[in-house]
Amino acid sequence: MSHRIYKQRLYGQFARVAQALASERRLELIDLLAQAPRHVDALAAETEMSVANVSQHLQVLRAANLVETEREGTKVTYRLAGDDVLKLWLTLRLVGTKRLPDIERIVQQFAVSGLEGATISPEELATQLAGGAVTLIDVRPSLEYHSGHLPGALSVPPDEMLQRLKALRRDRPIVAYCRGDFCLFADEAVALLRGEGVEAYRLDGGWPEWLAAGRAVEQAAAAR
Amino acid sequence: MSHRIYKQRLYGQFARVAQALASERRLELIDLLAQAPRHVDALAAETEMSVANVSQHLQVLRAANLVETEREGTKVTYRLAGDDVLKLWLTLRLVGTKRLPDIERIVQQFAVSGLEGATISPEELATQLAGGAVTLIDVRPSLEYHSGHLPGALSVPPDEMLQRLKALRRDRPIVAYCRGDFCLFADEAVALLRGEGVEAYRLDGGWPEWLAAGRAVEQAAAAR
DNA sequence: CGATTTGTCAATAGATATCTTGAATAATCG
DNA sequence: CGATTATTCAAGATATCTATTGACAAATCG
Repeated sequence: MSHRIYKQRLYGQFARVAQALASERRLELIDLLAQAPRHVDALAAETEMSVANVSQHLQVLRAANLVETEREGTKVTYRLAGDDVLKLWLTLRLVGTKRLPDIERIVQQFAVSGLEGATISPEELATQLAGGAVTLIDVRPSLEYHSGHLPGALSVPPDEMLQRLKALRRDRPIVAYCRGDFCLFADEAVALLRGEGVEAYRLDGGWPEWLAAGRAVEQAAAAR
Repeated sequence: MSHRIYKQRLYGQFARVAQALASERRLELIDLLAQAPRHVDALAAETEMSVANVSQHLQVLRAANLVETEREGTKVTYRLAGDDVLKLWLTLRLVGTKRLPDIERIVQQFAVSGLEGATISPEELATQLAGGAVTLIDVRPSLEYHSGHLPGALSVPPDEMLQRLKALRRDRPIVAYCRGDFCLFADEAVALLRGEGVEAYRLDGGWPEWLAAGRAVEQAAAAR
């Protein structure tokens, strides 16, 4: 029956995409690439994997056309192939969060405490930004900030967080954001600021969620 | 470094979801369950797999909480765990369609020809339905129709398509829908009707897409 | 050009995943 | 209660996936 063959082939193709995602390591790579394009060695350093291993995982992702490459001299930059890939990753995360109770448990275990109610929604932030009544800080490594950030955000990289936070004006609320729902950088910044009596909030979500929602950004000119 | 452990555990959990999807066979099961809940033996019959094999794949999906079960006497009904799972499957399909050229090729190869421009968008159909000016037919197996269908749709199961199409009133346009973007049933119905000079269209998408968009439906009372 | 940096490739061992087979269980029915 | 139906479980052969290692290739730089 030709219907069977048709379906088999189709599902086989869709399975290729799912298989590319079906690895802890590759999901970590995707999550990093969702923040900014990177070189292979940077990915290896961040994930504490060997360069060869990272390269192989990237080949798998590339075989499914989920990432793209570009050579610059001896270096190769990898980036997500498109918004659709980002959305797939966010959707996968959403399903995991909803379906796997272990995830909530892990988050609880590592969460920064005392931040209940200290979040602000993207909608709210967007209106606040329009009014210019808040200081917005991007608490991600500066490579990611320079690749793209929310409009008007100041860079406060995690490794210099203490000094940079001191230099901020504190006469108006500060909103921090980072890599997204499961990233702790913004929580840490908000906890530090609140500890010093500053009115501080963390953005619900982070850069990838903001980007996927199609909101305005300041972005470095991307190749392609 | 505790950040590493945190991330490792999180990505490990998300990978569980992706791994559950990473099989041609399981995707076919999910696609069937997206149409209607079913018993194990029905899934085995439709997919031409052994019951034992289907059961094992379903265990994998259940371990990731992507499907739920309910026992009714000697039979066990499997259903998708929620809308989020349906959306994940649709998003995965979207990425595949966009990223893997093979998919387009397969579709071309099996497509019913001569249907260019014979589609109608969900928005358009919704307004047409409000006006009551079209006949809407559900070209899926009757089990799926009875589990849930678009408001006002008539059932035209594929195995009785010829007779049932004859019995339709032909003084107004007929819109057919089926299992979704990659399903051919609606195309076949539209081709047959057009061949007889009837004004017929296929809905862009199908039952799962309509459902995921949150549009109105007529649905059998679901357990849970 | 030879040395260096960066990334890929190939081979391998170990771990997982898949499908088949046949047995085991759970609920029903006569 | 024994027989039947529907599903799950367990074992095993085969295939696939993963991480490591060391070799190779591509571009740059002195």
